[in-house]
Amino acid sequence: MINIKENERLSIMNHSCAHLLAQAVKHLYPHAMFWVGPVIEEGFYYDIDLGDEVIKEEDLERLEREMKKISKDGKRIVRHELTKAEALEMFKDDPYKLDLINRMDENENVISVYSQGDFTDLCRGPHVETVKELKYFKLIKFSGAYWKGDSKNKMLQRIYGACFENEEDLNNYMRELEEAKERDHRKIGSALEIFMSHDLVGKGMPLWLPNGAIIRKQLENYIYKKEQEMGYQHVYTPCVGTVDLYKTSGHWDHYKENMFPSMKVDDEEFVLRPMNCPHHMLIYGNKLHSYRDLPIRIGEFATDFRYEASGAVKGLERVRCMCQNDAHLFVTTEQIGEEFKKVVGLILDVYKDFGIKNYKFRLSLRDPEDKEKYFDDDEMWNNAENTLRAVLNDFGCEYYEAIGEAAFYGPKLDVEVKPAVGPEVTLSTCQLDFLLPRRFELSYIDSKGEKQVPVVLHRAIFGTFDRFTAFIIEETKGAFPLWLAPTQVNIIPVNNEYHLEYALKIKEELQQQGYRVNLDSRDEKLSYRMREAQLNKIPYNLILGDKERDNEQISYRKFGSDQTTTISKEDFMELLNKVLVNKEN
RNA sequence: GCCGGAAUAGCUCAAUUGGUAGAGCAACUGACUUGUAAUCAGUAGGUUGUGGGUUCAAGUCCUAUUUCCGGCACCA
Repeated sequence: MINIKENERLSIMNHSCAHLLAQAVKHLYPHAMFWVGPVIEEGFYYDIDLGDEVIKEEDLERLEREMKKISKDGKRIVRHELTKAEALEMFKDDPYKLDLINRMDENENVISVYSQGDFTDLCRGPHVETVKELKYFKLIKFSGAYWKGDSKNKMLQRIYGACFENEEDLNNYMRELEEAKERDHRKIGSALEIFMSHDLVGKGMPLWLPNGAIIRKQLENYIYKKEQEMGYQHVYTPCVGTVDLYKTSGHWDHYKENMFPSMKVDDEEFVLRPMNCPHHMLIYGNKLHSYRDLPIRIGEFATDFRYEASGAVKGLERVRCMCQNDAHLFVTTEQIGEEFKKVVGLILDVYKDFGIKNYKFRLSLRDPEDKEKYFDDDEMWNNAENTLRAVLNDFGCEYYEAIGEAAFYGPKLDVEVKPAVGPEVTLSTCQLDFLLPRRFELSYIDSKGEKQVPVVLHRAIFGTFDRFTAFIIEETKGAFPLWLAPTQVNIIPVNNEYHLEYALKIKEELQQQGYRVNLDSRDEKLSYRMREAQLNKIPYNLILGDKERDNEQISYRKFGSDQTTTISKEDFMELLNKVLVNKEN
């Protein structure tokens, strides 16, 4: 999908289109006041204060018609430059523009406004020459949006749109939006019976159906093996803990709003755990450790509960009950770099196996000015942040730094991906933690026989199995590679009377090899059964008739191909095994 | 949580200004015995998300609530 913001010409057009929208809004809502109208990857938006009025679906069409009218009229877009004082005077009745002007850098001695016909807006520009150039645009959606992105502020009306150079580009863009909806894991997840939800269970609590459970089990087996090879020790711990446990960890103070309310049982108070760190800290503290033991890596596929905001919940991507691919790595300060490197290496390795290419590394650092949010130890922060940078540079990973996005206990690396619909989400994460080991009074004995506090790396490669599955569904559009596919092989005997016996034999042999096989011996036409298998995106379909039975052969059709290949049974088994171990489709 | 929208058969959707809830697919039964994306016929399937209200009459109007959808805010 095209990134409008990164295209200079389209950026200018889309920003000008935002002004065109604002002008149309002003015509239809004379009392409207405007905040900002930036260009984004998907086009543009404008945040507007309409007083008590709200935008409705039909208003988009009215606005679009008005925009077309203004465009046709073809006024020039003219730039004027003002001093700050002049600008303050010009917009003296507009609190939003005054806010913008007052926040402008004192050194910025020229303030520009752009006029087109009866409409003038504060703006840096640049813009297109005349509104006539804006012909191929579409208003796409609308919503409320907090002023300055702060939920304590008033909610403004936001209108999204996109503008292109010609009709074809616009149509392509609209088609891509439709196609993205088809890729949505919620749609595919339901169609392929991967997961469901039910009002009686509750929101954000998906139920994994048999097909989904197979995929998840494959993911578990896969990452378990990787982690074991890297020296992880896996544990099982309860989904509940006492409130005191979370008071000890500090989560009760910092994370309570995101937890389900506590429950009293006898004289104790319990919570559903939102994360597993406290439990793993206790496991580490269960015995005395030597520096020779470190790093100690404790892993768990752990179910957690978070009271996510009701508006945030989404399919398998954002849930209230999730299973983390979690691990806590206990290291010495000197080992941070080495261990972090292993985590990044694992992430890269896993993404390669899944063919994931579109992702971004985000290095979240502290804001050194913010002494309140971040615990105060400049040296530790600086060392840690430089270590993380160095590792990423060693790998040659591209990454961007997000100042002030670190957790209060340490810097972190996140891997972000873009779902079919909606904003980017974090998949993998690796977070440094200097604080938690202290709170649990954890230690190891160093070479001089003295007690030292270990550093903890929290890391989750898949993030959660839930979100990772959602992402894989969208990446593959439900056509999973063989090793993940819920049903790997579908067998269609041409005729039940003559070919069922052979089909059963093949089914049994495949099952003995460990394959997940479906035999479709329904009394339906072959084409009917083939159609259904294609809709279910089953990787391999076997057609077994006279020819195959008489020669101990297999005719197979691979998903995504309309070719049928006939080979010996043994060759097919070999082929299948090769595809499986190479994690191919 | 906030702003908007939606909820009708397992699924996708119909139902004039309030006036007897329908269709296709799926399911089931039977016939057909099938060579690569839909064989034919029949049967069954619903207190229109839930609770109140208005009305002679509510899928349709009002109200509360739940869930879902698009964003915002928050986040794995």
